[in-house]
Amino acid sequence: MKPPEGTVAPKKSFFTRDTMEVAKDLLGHFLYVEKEGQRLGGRIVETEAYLYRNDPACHAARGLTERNRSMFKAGGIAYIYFVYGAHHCLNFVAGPEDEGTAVLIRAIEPVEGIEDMRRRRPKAKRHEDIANGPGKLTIAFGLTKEDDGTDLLKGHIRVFLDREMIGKRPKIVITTRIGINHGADKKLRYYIADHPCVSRK
DNA sequence: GGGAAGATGTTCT
DNA sequence: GAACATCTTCCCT
Repeated sequence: MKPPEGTVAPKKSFFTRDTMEVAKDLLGHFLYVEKEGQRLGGRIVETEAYLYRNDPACHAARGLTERNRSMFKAGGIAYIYFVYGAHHCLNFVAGPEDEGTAVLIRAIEPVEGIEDMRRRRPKAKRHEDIANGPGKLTIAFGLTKEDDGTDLLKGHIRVFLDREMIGKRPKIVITTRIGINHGADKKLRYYIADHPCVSRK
């Protein structure tokens, strides 16, 4: 996939850094998915960090299992899992190999292939409701656990950096994570201040 | 506009 | 058998 105009592809070293830094640095940049010749794209506006140490909410906290296998690979691949019998969630694995740490992508502002996303998300009345939640965005982008383990530098799921945003982060709000019971006091959720596509204030 | 609860199936104890 | 990184609907204010 060629980077869209005005963007550049990050190197692998972008993902193998500290998870919290990756989670913050992703804000304002783009997620692209190419399937069946269709290209879908959106700006990442909300993320959460799941750490490899002292974080009971992280799927990797209890060791390697069949489901979380991808998390233990080196940063730069997708970890996609199924929850609540109904939804998939997209993560980017971060850090070096065997740490089991990742960034959950919680919300996106659609920018390309919007009609295609709307077809999959008929319930979304407003533009900002198309992908303003982790389950919603995987529906909009057509991602399932079949896509788990995809290489973010070579595969059909990509990250592209907005040239104008490199080195200057947007204004970021930091809060506790959403929808978890263990480790709920940790402030590891990040979103772009005042952005309409954020899942919750 | 917001809280409560049901749906759903996979994973792990 | 319980828990679960959620979404939607329904009912209340």
